[in-house]
Amino acid sequence: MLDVKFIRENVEKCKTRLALRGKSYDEEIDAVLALDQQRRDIIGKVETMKAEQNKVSKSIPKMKKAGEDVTALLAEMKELSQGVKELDAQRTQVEEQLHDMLLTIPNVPADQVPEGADDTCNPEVRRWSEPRQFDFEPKAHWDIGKALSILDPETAAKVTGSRFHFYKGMGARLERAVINYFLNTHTDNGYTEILPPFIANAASMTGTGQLPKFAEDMYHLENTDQYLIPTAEVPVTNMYRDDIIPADQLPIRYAAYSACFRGEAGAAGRDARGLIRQHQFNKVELVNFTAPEDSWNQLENLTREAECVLQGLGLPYRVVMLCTGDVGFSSACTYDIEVWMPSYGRYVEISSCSNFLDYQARRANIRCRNEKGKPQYAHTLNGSGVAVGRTVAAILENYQNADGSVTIPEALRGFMGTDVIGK
RNA sequence: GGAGAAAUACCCAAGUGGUGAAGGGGCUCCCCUGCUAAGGGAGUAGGGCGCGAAAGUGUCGCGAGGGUUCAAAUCCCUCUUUCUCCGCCA
Repeated sequence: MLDVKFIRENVEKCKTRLALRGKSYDEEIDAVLALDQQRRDIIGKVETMKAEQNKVSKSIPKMKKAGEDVTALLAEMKELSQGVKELDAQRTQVEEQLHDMLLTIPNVPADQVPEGADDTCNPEVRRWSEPRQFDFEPKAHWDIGKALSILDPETAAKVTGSRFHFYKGMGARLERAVINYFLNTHTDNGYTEILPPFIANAASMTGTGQLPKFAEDMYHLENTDQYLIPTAEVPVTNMYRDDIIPADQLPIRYAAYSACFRGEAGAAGRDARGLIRQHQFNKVELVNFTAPEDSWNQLENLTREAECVLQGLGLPYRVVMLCTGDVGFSSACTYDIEVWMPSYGRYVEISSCSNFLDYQARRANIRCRNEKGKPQYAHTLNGSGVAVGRTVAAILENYQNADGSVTIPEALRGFMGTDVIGK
């Protein structure tokens, strides 16, 4: 969430930049300012009363010992105590309202984020390699998967429901090979591997921004305050919730494999076939914790490191910067990496690399220390490194052969034990 | 899942309603001792929030959240985590 002090000191900037997300937040900002003023007024009053209370409380045992009559004083104190209680209750209420209001306000897009209404306005930053020219009619990965008997959505529909897959034989192995290749590459680049829980509680979901606004996208476990994670970002970022990270540990760079679970509410009909949009998918996520002054630099590193695994697999991609209308709720700035998908005839998102600045850190209370040893909010970043199912789809499509077989990218052959998937 | 016990600072730990939350270890600094060991002395509760230009000052912090009381580490309730035992399980 945003810092109330920052909002107070940058009212106009907050309003104008937030409005570029496609919806005005003027009302929310004004409500925050009013609640903040109320809160500070109450605190001023109640703390003066508490100081009086403390002073008198200390003198009561002395007076008793001296044999003085304290009944009148006690009655007076009872009244004071009542007043304190009322103001404390008011304060709690105002602070809750303020907090809830702040949680509904998204991050302010960073200055370099271009204005734009939606994803058609995202400027391309760079491109790597060229889409392959096929001398035959290329098939979509769902057709390849079916022909090779390595992907089976029909059985998954019976066993579970729509938007699930069984992977079989070399298909399952390919998914596993990609996970291993990603993790090995990132750990070689200095990341620490994490295997997190795939379930997280409501406090964690709130810390990273999934709650309260996006509850309908998640799988809630009945009769608990726990949810299936939509990304490893949630458990990994929350590892440091309510912590102060020692300065010499920064930057912390974690690479975490997890299954991800998403309700995909509102996605009916989109990407209905294949591996692109599933309720459960695998992803390797990169999560960075940095000192505030280092986060922009780390965003560039993080993006390059995510790109690096696509280069290793020889998959053509491009990088775009999300415009103000498309950048995610908690993010100040996001690069999307899009891989070439022949069946779509265009680039398809396979990774999203974001700098949240202190937005998540404030929500989750993640701090570090500055040079003077004073605690301050850390900056958090994360990026897919990268989505595994979409990578498998891209490999099947980009590496398919005229005879229906699929060549295995060189980087995966050690994991696959073969250089081709055929019939 | 059931029963019991516990949670106080970097660590150990005292504290069953009342003026600044004991004590010890460790750590830092100083003294003494040609080095070392031993000894002596001093310091060692962080963090949030409010007011203030600042110095400062107030307030809240004894696992978390409520409650009782003029006053709570202490009494009551709920929750979390850890340990022991039992059950179940990979």
